[in-house]
Amino acid sequence: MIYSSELIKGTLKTIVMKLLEDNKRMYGYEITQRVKELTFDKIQITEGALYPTLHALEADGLVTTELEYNGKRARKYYSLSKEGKAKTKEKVSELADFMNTMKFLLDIQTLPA
Amino acid sequence: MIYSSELIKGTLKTIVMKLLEDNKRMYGYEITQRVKELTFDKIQITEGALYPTLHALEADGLVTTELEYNGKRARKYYSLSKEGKAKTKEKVSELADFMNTMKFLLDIQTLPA
DNA sequence: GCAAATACATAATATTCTTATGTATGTTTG
DNA sequence: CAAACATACATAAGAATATTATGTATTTGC
Repeated sequence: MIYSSELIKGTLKTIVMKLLEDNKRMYGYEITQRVKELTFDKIQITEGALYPTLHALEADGLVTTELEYNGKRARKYYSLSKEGKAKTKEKVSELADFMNTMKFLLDIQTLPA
Repeated sequence: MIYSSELIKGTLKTIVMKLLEDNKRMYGYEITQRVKELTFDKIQITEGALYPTLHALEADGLVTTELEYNGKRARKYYSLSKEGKAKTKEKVSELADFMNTMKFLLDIQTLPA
């Protein structure tokens, strides 16, 4: 089962930022694979969604980038800026709050923490 | 605090359907007020978002409508069709699953059920 | 050596929301 | 009693963000 794409909308940026918070630095393709792995294939981030998102984070000064070569193969590593770290905490906290509200609204049982 | 609008994206349809499941029939304006009330003003559905959503549900055969007059004031009541009821269960269940995945992915603590 | 995986990127399109606008009725309050 | 506010519907222009398709190039596995 893969979640219908509309559910991902609005959470992609937060997912990416949280991964960067946990892993210090990651490159794009790595992010898609990590999310796939961590969600048992239920969330599959497409490249057409990810790269524009990463570029937007960079344009907003929330991440910095370093281009590195592994042989001839280029990898663009992303790291949270100071501002990005603060923003990540905000975003994750807002999402947690939102999820509690949705639980209440939809009378949903989630797994215990 | 009002949630940044991007969070609502993708969940609006499910929220509306769940409310209709719980309340048998509701009209548009009532839905906006009920959501506002149930979420302590944190989620405010705009009319520009709600009405197109309701029309889409109707076009998909998931709801039926009845136009009623309260004096000269028209109200359009929405009810889930049989197909809509089944779809609502699917949607709510998928969202619950998604929220568990997000909890895990973001290492979020939600309130106990 | 060919297919699949890795790794980046962008463009056209679709979806779905915000913001703005429009119409009209009913209620409250100074 | 007029004005402001609330109720109630609706649509259109624009913004944001995803999908799908496409492109380029390198590396790995069989």
